Amino acid sequence: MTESARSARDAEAVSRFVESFAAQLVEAGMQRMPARVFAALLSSDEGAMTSAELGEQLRISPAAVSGAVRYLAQQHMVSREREPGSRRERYRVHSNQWYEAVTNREAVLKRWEGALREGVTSLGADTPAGRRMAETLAFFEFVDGELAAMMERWRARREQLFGSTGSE
Amino acid sequence: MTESARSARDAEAVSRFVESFAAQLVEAGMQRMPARVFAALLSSDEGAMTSAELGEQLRISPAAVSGAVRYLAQQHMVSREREPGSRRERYRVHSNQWYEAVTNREAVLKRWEGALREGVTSLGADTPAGRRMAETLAFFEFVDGELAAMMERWRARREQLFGSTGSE
DNA sequence: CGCTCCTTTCAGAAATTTGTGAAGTTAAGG
DNA sequence: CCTTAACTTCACAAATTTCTGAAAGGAGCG
Repeated sequence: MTESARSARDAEAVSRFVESFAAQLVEAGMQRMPARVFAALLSSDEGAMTSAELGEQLRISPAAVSGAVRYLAQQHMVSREREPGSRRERYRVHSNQWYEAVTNREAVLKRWEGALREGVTSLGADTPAGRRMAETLAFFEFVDGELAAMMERWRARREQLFGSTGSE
Repeated sequence: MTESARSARDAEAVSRFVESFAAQLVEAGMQRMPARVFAALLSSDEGAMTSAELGEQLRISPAAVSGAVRYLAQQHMVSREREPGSRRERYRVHSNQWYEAVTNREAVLKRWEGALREGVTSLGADTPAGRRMAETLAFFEFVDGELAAMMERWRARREQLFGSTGSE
């Protein structure tokens, strides 16, 4: 193994990981470009890349990067940084922040709950269908509360495992 | 309100619920037809419908019903029943079983964990990127265990709220 | 101010996904 | 066995989504 092969990141190994992890995310329902961009950021040593770097690694246009990053930022999975004294932007995964975002399906759950509540009243709370929906609703309300508690426990465990870096 | 309007299920109210709940599921990443079929089953008094009933309510072809049901069955969100002495099939939501299936992302999590594990070794456990992935991996392993415990607590709570029907 | 570098927006081409009709398959019931 | 009722598969048309190149926008720097 040559000096450069030891010190440089093996671009091909990185790319293999990026594409295979992205494929898993896609299979779980994520759009392709956001998934690839996210995987690339996750596997970068900095945890951050510029638009140009992303475009080069993934072989996609600046427009595609822009769209993917907008989506990821809306989901709070990455944040945007401005390099001081430059119009270049960097996109960053905050290593703990991102799965907090993934886990925080609060908005989704609330909408489901809303639809179910309407279903219960419009079909009648005393009908079999109404009762089934009421039970489903109770389940989601339960999950709501449990998720928050679970993330609290994770933070404690994380500190125990890796030591706290607070905001990293 | 006429007699028939009081006793018959209000087809339009049912349809409104079905389409709005399905829309939420679609927004969360589910395919359209499976989402609509699932919502229709959920809002039926029996908790079960035949292929023909589904086709009529949703205005879709038998082929579309077939595809949607196959998907839902694979996900263990519905089960198929054979009406004795008939070649007609009924598709049923087991009201507690289905969200156990939704919550059971074990297969998905395991695949994510596999990809991450490979990433850690191929990028090097001693690199910043490797450490980030190792932490993410630890998070998913943690979630794995938590979900099982959460569902256990739900079963207890469910019984407390609704009384046990065992297998319904 | 104006130049230049970077990002975003937009219209359209290309690829993918979706749902249908029609043919094919299976099994109940005479 | 043969008929017939039901579900499934398949090829294709339509609709939708995705990604790009090109043009527009905006922020730093001289």
